[in-house]
Amino acid sequence: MQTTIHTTAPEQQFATLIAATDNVYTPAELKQRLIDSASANKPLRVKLGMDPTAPDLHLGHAVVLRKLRQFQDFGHKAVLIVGDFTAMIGDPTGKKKTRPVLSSEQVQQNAQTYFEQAGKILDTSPERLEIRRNSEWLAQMNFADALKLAQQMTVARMLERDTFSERHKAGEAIYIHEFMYPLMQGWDSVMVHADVELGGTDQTFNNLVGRDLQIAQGQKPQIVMIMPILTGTDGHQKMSKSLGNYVGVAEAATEQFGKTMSIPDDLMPQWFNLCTPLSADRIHSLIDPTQTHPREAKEVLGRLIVEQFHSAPAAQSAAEDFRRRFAGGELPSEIAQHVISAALLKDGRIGVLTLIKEAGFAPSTSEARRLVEGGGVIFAGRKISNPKEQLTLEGEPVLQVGKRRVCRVVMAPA
RNA sequence: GGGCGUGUGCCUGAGCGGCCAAAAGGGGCGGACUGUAAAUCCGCUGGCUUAUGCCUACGCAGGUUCGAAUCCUGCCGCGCCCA
Repeated sequence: MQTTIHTTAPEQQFATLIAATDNVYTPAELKQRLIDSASANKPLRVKLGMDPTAPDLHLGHAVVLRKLRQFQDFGHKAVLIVGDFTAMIGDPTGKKKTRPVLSSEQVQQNAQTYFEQAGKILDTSPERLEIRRNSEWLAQMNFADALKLAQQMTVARMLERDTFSERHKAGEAIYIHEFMYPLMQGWDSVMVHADVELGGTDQTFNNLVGRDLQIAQGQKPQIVMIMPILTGTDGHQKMSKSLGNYVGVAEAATEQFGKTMSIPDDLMPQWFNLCTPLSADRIHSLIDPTQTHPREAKEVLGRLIVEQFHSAPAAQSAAEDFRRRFAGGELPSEIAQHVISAALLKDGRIGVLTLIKEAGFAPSTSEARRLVEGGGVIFAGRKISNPKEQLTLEGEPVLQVGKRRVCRVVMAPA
């Protein structure tokens, strides 16, 4: 069904779409393209590439996906590119290690996970979402085709790119095939006839190459919209899975809320801007400490985030749970159970260290020992400070390790 | 292809042939204080059911030594210079 209705005026679309972007090449083109789209009643094709090596999405990915969703809501079409072919090379951006080649099944599986999670944000109806794999066209190309593509680019131009120039200056190795990456990604834009491409700041160069290639092919150059990089929960580095400073879109509500509450206050303006739909005015009053206590503001932030991936009631109860737990010092309302096999007991008792390790709260006995010695372990309401202590498991006692790790210990009948 | 240099724990970065599980900083974890914020302070930061014990670790493989992260040889990776 091709009934795409632009009920929103192009000017209004433009105002919404341009908000919270880092850069747009160029705003004037975007505006014109929106006008043209409306008058021709032809939705724009908005491209976003996905890397099938990292399927777990977090708030950082959500920033770009939310922008894509805005386009969809105005009637435009999202075109997701699964970079199954490019994944074999790996984006040179900041990566040191070469990536392992993924099997086709692996790509399929990762893409599946990605779509499940992205579906929390995107409109997944077929008329609003198109999914393509870039092996579809890239795998067909022969060496001559590749050379032809390479002729579109100069070394000087390539070295303009930050990551390349930095590495070049620093005397690090740059492999020739890495130069092909932006070209391949740009070629994707040609093949799907993208009107707009979205990306994070690290994608600026790649996406701009797409423009050049499209021009060379006689297409209208895509508008490149660059979204800011979201800072992670540590408040310093960009959010990423490998740095462990992320809030995952598939995580439990209480986790998402708790992690949000732990971010530095300074980070709130950015998160409000990039992760919530609030207006600039509203945000302003929330982050002004004379108007709103920072903790209150952060709670609003946390709830707005949780709502997007779960529900308003879930957000509500996550917030309440959090208050009870950390302001009130109570145990969480729901405690995961951990079943201990009776075989681990000796004379009806089990060593603290073993228990901590069994519960998955420490990767090794030594680590468990450190936690006990550091005073971070509470069992059945009593602090355990002797690593040799033997515990009995009567009445399903609660084990707490640090502030966040809690479980109820249940004994399985032998 | 040749010459020189370099390779240490999560990261940066010290390291005299024994006192090195390896300085220091960062990060991380735990504790105090709090708002699971910031700042500050304290402790921990390879593994092993704590053991003046054992095992694994200083790119890889050998060698010299009573003893090597430290010396030698070869290999591998990276860099620079020359061709």
